[in-house]
Amino acid sequence: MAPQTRRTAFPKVVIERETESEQSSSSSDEDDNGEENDSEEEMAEEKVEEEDANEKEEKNPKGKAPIITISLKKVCKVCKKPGHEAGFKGATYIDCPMKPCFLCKLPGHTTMSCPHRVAIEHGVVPAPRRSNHRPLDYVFQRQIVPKIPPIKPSYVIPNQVSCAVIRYHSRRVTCLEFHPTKNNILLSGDKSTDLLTSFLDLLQKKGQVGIWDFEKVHEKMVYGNIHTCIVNNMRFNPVNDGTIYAASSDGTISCIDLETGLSSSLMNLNPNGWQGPNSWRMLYGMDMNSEKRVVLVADNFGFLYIIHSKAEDTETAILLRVDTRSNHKTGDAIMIHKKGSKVVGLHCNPVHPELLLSCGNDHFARIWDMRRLEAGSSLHDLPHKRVVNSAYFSPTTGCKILTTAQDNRLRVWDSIFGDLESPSREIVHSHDFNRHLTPFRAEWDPKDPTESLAVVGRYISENFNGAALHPIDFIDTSNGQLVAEVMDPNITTISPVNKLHPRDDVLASGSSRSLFIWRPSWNPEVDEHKEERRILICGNDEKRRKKKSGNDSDDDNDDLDGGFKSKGKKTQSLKLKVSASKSAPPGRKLKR
DNA sequence: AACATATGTGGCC
DNA sequence: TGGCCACCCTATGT
Repeated sequence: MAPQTRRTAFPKVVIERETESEQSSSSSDEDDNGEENDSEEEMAEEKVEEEDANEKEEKNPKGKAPIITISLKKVCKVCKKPGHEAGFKGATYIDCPMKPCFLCKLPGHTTMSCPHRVAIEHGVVPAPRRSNHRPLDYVFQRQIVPKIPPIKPSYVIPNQVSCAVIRYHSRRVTCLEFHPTKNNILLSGDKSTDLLTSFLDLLQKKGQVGIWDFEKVHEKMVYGNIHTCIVNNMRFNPVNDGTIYAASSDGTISCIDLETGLSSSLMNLNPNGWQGPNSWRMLYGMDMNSEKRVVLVADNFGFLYIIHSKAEDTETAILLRVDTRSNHKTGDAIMIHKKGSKVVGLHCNPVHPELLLSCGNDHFARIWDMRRLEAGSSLHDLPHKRVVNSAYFSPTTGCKILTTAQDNRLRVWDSIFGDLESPSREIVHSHDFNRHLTPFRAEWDPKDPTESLAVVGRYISENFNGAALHPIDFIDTSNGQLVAEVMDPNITTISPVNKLHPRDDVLASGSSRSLFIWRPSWNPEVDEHKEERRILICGNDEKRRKKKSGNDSDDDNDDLDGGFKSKGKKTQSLKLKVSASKSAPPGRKLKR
């Protein structure tokens, strides 16, 4: 296209096109030089980019027409270079070819052509075959391996949204926890704000705790005044399941009565309030060790705190209460990760109460002996290439370890009594860090007797019948196979937080502000009680919906349920995708 | 529909 | 150590 000219009263407009050679008119774009623009020309659409008109106008002497250059060159929004574009083409995301693969982080290819791309058996780096004959390996092979069922049962995948609370939390969900005895109760924590830039923030922003009976969708409660900051972790009190402990970035552990919402502070690491970001302590990883009657919690400076129970506490009272005299003392803290680095996860071994697993931003997961907890005394250090988001012992035997790291790899160690030099497997999986998302954490299925199945949300989307959906992946950690990827066309958001029910075939997932409960689609219980499947929209949207349609029935459930299903047939046809070979057909339910 | 914006943090120098 | 900055698949509100 030739440059278009107007009368002198108007700026001169120059339109730059991809096909044109270097333009003389553009004086300011250093970044727009035509080095690479001859590489790919097949793109159909072109981006329009406007130059800074004001600048041009100022430069031009009065009377002469200013020049506005409109560049129609394709510019990649990722690398800012012309010649190609990254971004969504329909529901498929096109990687920037100048960057390493978004999935496996290796250069030379893009996500679309990545050999690890959620293909069966891809992504797995098997452990090198070892020929050591250490006694523990021998014991492991003789005593533990024979107890593992040789034939893997079919997994039951909760793959259909059974009910949901939409816009339940005011900000993104950070953690989920099922009630230890009441099957229908789900707890959720959220963030209101992470960064404290002033004390005012501290006063205004709240971390919330939600309690939801997902069999009775309306029975829900959000307590908003417990924490002044993001709730990072929650655990039920092992001797009184009417109370929970929550660790927060406000530096406190609260003990919350679920009935009343009243809370008391177990520990406060910021007793003097906001003194600036360098001294503000935040609590992330937390776990209970009921055998030793302690709460373990770790902060953003690499330190572990152990809160002992008082001997005189009875079982009916709050079991674990910090001694106020020892409270606030950093002398009680044990440095378990690199000084100044965040400890993001703690997990007590379910079988061996003396074993503790920690993970943090120093790229390590570490195994500790509770009887000898001091800086540098870890039993094992498990190195990772990047930050470790989570590390969990396997739920039944406590023998395996599963970690999620920010290098887009899940790592599995098959036996903590075996060789821990290198992970038994590395599974490439998309769960990148993003500042707007709660970090992804792969979690074991507590019901899998083989301790193989894990659930983890996926970052990169899948083009599923034209919709870009972010599935929740079920991965067989024994071989890296993708057992199932579940998604719903109505859920277009990423679900970084997922929890499998300890007893039922139920998956809870948290995506931004909403919670979803998934059940197996073929489960007769669900199918027989279809009327119980409910989607509840909370907050503003509920009001907005009511405003919109004046003839709404009083029954919120019907209305909202209908609203969710309004995409009708699409929902049916898109319902979800489960790898056919592995999904459990009716009647082949795994016996547990 | 097109935007503005919130505001974390790992990595690197 | 501190400071700077990129950050690619956000989500929401206006």
